[in-house]
Amino acid sequence: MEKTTCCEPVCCSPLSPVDAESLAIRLKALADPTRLRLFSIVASGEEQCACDLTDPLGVSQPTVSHHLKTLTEAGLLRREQRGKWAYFSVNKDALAELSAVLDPSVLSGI
Amino acid sequence: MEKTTCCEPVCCSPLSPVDAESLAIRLKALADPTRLRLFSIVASGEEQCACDLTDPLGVSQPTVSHHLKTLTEAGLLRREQRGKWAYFSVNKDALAELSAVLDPSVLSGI
DNA sequence: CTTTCATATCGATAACCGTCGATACGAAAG
DNA sequence: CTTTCGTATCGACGGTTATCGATATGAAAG
Repeated sequence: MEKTTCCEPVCCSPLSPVDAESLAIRLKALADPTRLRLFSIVASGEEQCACDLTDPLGVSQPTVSHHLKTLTEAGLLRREQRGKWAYFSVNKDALAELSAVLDPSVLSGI
Repeated sequence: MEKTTCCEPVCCSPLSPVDAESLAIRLKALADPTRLRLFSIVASGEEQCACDLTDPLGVSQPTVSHHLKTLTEAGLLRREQRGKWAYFSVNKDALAELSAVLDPSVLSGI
């Protein structure tokens, strides 16, 4: 049976080195100002073409492509190719999982 | 009136460069395997003495001290000195804020 | 005062990362 | 086939960072 989350909430018990490594990869993917803006732009719409993401960010096309790859490999974005265009959308499950892992409401006294 | 969160959820609207920068600082503080394990150890107890954190992590004392400083400066940990010992505890509000910013449940269709 | 011990800081090193221009790839259009 | 255009990859450069040993700081103990 599949696990529905990557690991226990960070508040419950010490993370194993393996869980910490995989969680860090996903957090690292978001822990950059340019990638955060890129991600939030994609998340704000239904689906975004890569061609529309260079201008609002003010970085070069290779840089956008690089960041999109990082976010996609971390599982936070989904990529779909249509013709010569690449469309990206948010993987809500992965984001919800990340949010849940950080949720401190499981701690006593909150 | 004070804002209760640093910024809008990443799913709602494009982050401003300033908001992205400040959010990235806090995410970056957690986006390291060693710091994640360190943080989860502190979060698992009521309060942790720095002297008890070196052994379970398997890194040197200066490295632990460095990571504790990073997490504290990001607002995720609180530090209290008692005698020659330093005690650390989780700032639940900061963690809850981080969790809320990533929460995708505001998106339609979830 | 001197010693001991917990913690922080310093300086160095190696690895990692964000960014770019140049270029390759691949699909549609002419 | 050739051109055009969107995207990905490459190679390089500069800045950041995780880690360590050595050392400084500062507080309690002797």
